[in-house]
Amino acid sequence: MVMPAPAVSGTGGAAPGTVGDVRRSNLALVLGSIAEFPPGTCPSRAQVAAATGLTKASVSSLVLDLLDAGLIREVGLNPQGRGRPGVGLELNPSRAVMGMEINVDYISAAVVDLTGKVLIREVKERDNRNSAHAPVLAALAALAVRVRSSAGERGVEVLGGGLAVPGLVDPARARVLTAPNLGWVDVDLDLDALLPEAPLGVALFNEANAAALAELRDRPDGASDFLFVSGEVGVGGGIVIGSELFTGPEGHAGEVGHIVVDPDGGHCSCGGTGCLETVAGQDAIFTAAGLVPDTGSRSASMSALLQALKAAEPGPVTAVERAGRSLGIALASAARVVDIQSVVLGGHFALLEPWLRAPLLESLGKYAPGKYAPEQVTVSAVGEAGALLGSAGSVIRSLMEAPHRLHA
Amino acid sequence: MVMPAPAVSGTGGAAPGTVGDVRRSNLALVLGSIAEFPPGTCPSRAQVAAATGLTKASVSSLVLDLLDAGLIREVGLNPQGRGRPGVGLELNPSRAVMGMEINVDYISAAVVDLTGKVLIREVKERDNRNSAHAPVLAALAALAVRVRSSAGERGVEVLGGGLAVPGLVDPARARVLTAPNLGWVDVDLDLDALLPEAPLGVALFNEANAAALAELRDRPDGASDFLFVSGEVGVGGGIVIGSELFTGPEGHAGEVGHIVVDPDGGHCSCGGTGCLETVAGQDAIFTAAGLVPDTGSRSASMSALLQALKAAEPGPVTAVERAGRSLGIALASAARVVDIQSVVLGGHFALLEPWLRAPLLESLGKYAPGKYAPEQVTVSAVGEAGALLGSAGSVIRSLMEAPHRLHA
DNA sequence: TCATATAGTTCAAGCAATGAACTAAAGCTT
DNA sequence: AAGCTTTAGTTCATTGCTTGAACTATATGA
Repeated sequence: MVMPAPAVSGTGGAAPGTVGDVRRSNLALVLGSIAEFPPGTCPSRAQVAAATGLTKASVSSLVLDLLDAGLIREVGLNPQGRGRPGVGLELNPSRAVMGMEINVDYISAAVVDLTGKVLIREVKERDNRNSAHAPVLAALAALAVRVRSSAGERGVEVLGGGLAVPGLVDPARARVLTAPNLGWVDVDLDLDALLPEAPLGVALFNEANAAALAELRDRPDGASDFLFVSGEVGVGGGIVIGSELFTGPEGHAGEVGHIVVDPDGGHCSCGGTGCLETVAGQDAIFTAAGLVPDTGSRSASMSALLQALKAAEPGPVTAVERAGRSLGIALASAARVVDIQSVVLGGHFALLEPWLRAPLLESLGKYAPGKYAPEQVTVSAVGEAGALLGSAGSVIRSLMEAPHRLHA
Repeated sequence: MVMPAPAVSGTGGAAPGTVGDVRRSNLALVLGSIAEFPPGTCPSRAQVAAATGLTKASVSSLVLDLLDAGLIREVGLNPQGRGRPGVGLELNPSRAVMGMEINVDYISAAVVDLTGKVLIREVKERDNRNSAHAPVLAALAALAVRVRSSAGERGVEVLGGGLAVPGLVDPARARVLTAPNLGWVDVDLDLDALLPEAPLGVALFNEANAAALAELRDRPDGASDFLFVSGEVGVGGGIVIGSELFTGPEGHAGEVGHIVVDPDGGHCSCGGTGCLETVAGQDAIFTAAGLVPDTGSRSASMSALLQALKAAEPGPVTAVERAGRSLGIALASAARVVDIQSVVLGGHFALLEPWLRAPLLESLGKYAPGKYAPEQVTVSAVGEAGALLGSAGSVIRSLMEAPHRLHA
């Protein structure tokens, strides 16, 4: 028997529902409906009413609130054929959100409008390895100020932002628990200092999770359930289920890099044994391939590896094949635990896919037959900027889901 | 930055919210509040108002609906000290739900009132191994009729039911996808025939998932996030996060039995290789222990094993230790994927816990250090009847969350 | 007996969605 | 060009919900 999902549901025992909640819910419904029309369509109020199931009267009133909040704007006319033309509605192009990222080799910031279009993007190289967090954040704040003001010059207001960090985070407390490659442990961040006065503040994300969310937005196949595997220095992951990031009770789900792939394997930086990361992390692949990992320039090491692979050098090829098989084992186990049937390869796994794919599929077939169809093992659609854009996208999405937070 | 959870939220783009949704939400809030008062307390309307944050006026009106629906009843007076005594409210003890289970060796049914108290429970031994499903269901239907009418004689009305089955299910389509030990593949069930005319119908559950839900209800530590591992002929599991069963996109999450624990291991009935089940399933342990698995009476085999363990016979001891270590590997991987930090051992794992515990903890420490504290590895609080009671409990819970389904 | 305190109900008010009636603005017909 | 048809959007009375204040009911304590 199927339980019908109520259109409006309580939080599960906490606060009483009021009629105001209905309005908030419908505000999000209308805004989401406008956003989901094909780009450039600019639906009329009547079309929104038809799409949402609300009456024209309700939509008119809700649209008024959204206009007041500056989230949408009216744009030209929209002839329907016979009758009176509708007034087009679209997301306000002068409202935006800032994505930010701190990574090992760089910091970056981007301004993304509500439709997801990247208006500005700046990357600043910076060696953050084992750097204290204060100067890194100061540099990022400076970058944010610059980017924000150049958005302001174009008439674009930044409403809020998201910051992606390569490590375990506690988003609720704005705290980085561990970021091994930055050398950070239990670092509290003053996020709001990055975007002073921004009405939505700044949210904190794990890098792989943010990248998974970016992937969700850009997927050509429109997949809403997948496991994103991010191959960086470490191996991270993000689980998307029902178009939502699945974070687990403490917010650290999807740590694919530390699934056990070889009980007799080597030690891992996490303290564990035989983790995927010890076989498929960048440094592990470099050393197994017989390359000296150039910690100063990882991208140089990576291009050396790719060249060696193209030259079919046996050492690198078998190293990558081994990584592929191990990745298959990890994904097989993950599939069983969270019941996911689709994988997106990101980071260096995307670059290595041509050599990785065959052993990976073979391994998946051996350890989890029938779980993943081969066409469900795909390469990331977003590039390096995944974490950057994903953190912005996530902030946009949470705004779309609760537009009343903007004064309305 | 923390996103405040709205008290009433939309479904995510589907139906518009109406004022009626607010009432439905608050109806559930009031009912839940009454249920969560300590047993025997019988709160007054005023106490419910205080607990929920609703006004006395609203609570009065909502309580009236719940009384009409027969979900609660007024009971005696409730002196508060000084002023006018309140009228006690409690869950209606004459409304109940039926839990049902089909397993390898038996079928069973139980009537459970809305507080979770078991009123009637009947187990009927029956060898369902490789039996066609029709006669099994006919026998269960007969059992259900008997139990239901004997509840009726006590004035108890059965509102709906849940059926737990040892296999992969598709609850939405009332379909058993595979139940290896029953020999069922893609079996469609006519669930409503089990409880004709019951207003809530009959829901379908996976056995381990249902047991996990029973565990949730009975946990002495009140844990709301844990992984329940059910050791039966197969090894199943149920993941509880935030007091909700986590089912994954297709409803089959928590298949802990098929996590890879030994890439070089043997074949599994699932088609995979080196699954936990091939080391820690009942038959695997029996054979590794040097005991002949008596497929006719698994409980006999189990008591033989327990005796051998008590006698410290080396074969059985090492077999169980090996199972414990493998279980540790699987749980380490699962912890990384879903970020869970607490494990409940059920089924034969509960019986074997004294011998299993040390190698399990050692293995967890080796493969996922810091993830599980030793006191977070506990033994199931519900016994064999977990799946039976869990399926009933889940139906009760879904009723509590949507009481408007009952005519109100 | 009366004051006080608490429980529960009644009722006017506010807010949200609704549906019907109405106004606005186009294309099409003759 | 005038009028008909069609569609967009607004206005307004109605309904349903929660709320808060006023009110009634019923206990304890002085």
